[in-house]
Amino acid sequence: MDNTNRIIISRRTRPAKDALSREIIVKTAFELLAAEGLSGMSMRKIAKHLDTGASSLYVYVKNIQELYSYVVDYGLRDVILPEGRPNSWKSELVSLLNSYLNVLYTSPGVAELALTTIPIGPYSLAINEYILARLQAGGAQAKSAAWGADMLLLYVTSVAFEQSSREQKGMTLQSIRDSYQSLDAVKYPMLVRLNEEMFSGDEERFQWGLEVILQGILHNPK
Amino acid sequence: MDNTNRIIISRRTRPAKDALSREIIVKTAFELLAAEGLSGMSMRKIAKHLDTGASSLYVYVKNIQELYSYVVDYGLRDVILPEGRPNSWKSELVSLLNSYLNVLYTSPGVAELALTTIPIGPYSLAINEYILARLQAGGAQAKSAAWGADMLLLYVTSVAFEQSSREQKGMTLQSIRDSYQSLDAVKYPMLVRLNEEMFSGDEERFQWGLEVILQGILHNPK
DNA sequence: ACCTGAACACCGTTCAAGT
DNA sequence: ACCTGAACACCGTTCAAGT
Repeated sequence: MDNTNRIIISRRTRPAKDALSREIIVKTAFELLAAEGLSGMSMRKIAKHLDTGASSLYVYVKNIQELYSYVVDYGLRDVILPEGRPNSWKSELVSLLNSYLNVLYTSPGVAELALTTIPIGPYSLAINEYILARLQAGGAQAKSAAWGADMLLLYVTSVAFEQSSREQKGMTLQSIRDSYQSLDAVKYPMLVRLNEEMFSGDEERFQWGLEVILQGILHNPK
Repeated sequence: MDNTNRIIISRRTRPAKDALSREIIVKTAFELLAAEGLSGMSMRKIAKHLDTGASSLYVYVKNIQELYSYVVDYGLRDVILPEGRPNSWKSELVSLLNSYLNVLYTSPGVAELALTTIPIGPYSLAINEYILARLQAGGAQAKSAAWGADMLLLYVTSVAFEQSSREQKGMTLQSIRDSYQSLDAVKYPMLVRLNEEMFSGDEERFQWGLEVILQGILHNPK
């Protein structure tokens, strides 16, 4: 179709509204994410909630990836950083990581974004900084602290993400467990025998995982 | 628009082709995934490669989520399971996990799917089974083995995923590092001081991570 | 500077019709 | 049983036009 010289007339049906802001966009996006998951947080849906069109958002945000990174950070604003006394580094670190997990659990979807987005916002940075300081207080050397902080965050985030992606797809733990239970015991003896253990724990399992990584960090100086 | 009683006439322009198969669909999907990443693997693009329409695929696959789970498993077919001698459980386990990482590195995108898909295909099961058996050979009790296998897989998968999602978004390690380097040293002293360590290693770092988890598992019996 | 509506190039999935 | 094309209900992003 050749419409090089078609005549375009005004398509406006209402006057322009008050200016938006990045803040209000991020807040709206986060609320949609928390309420409806990642698919509820599209540019078009955010815009609709703000009573505007999707194209209006591009003044405040380069693209949806950039918006994601703002939203993750906004989602981490409630993570609690304990006071920071040097002699209780471990309990404080564990308590921070529990708070982080809690925040991700209460707004699943943030976990997914946290996993796919490089954290450069202020809240993410503060959490990272805090972990590094606690590990150093616990005696970890530079490399162990740096690599260990990464491992701890990766662990917590992926635990939260696994859970959220499971419930998002409507898979119950029981249904997955059932499919493992019905496996051929000759081909997969361990999977059948350890079926119960593989799906046990939760709270307890997460604490154990933290312990595993922390012990491992301190026993493997770098 | 009310088109309850519109007349539909034939829309066919060519005769039906030979039957597809789930195998050929999964193979084609995997090739697109390996070559172009997750966004290259849409139902429509797979169909186009098979010279048909997207709707034809739904005879062999319930929805795209189900296809994902087949594709992940297909992508894991080249992971090498070492022989399995009881006295070298650790080196064999490490070697399997390296092979797993390698496979994910050579077809990024599989890592993303592996993280978001419950693994129930034969290759995934065989890998899981193998890890459980090696951990047990190394002296881990039932719960430690079950939870530890999960941790190891989660670790390797998320390491691969982080890398693939980074390069997919065109972020170089250097650019991320630069943004950390320019942080306020008063607010984030550790992040600035440990800048080098946080982005160092790779191969070495991954091996260290495996060691951390393995040590942690054996030191935290459950 | 920023809001607006249309347009472009995509998605996954369903369904009546045809073989 | 399974292929086909159209349709539905979505996407992210760009752009000319308007204020």
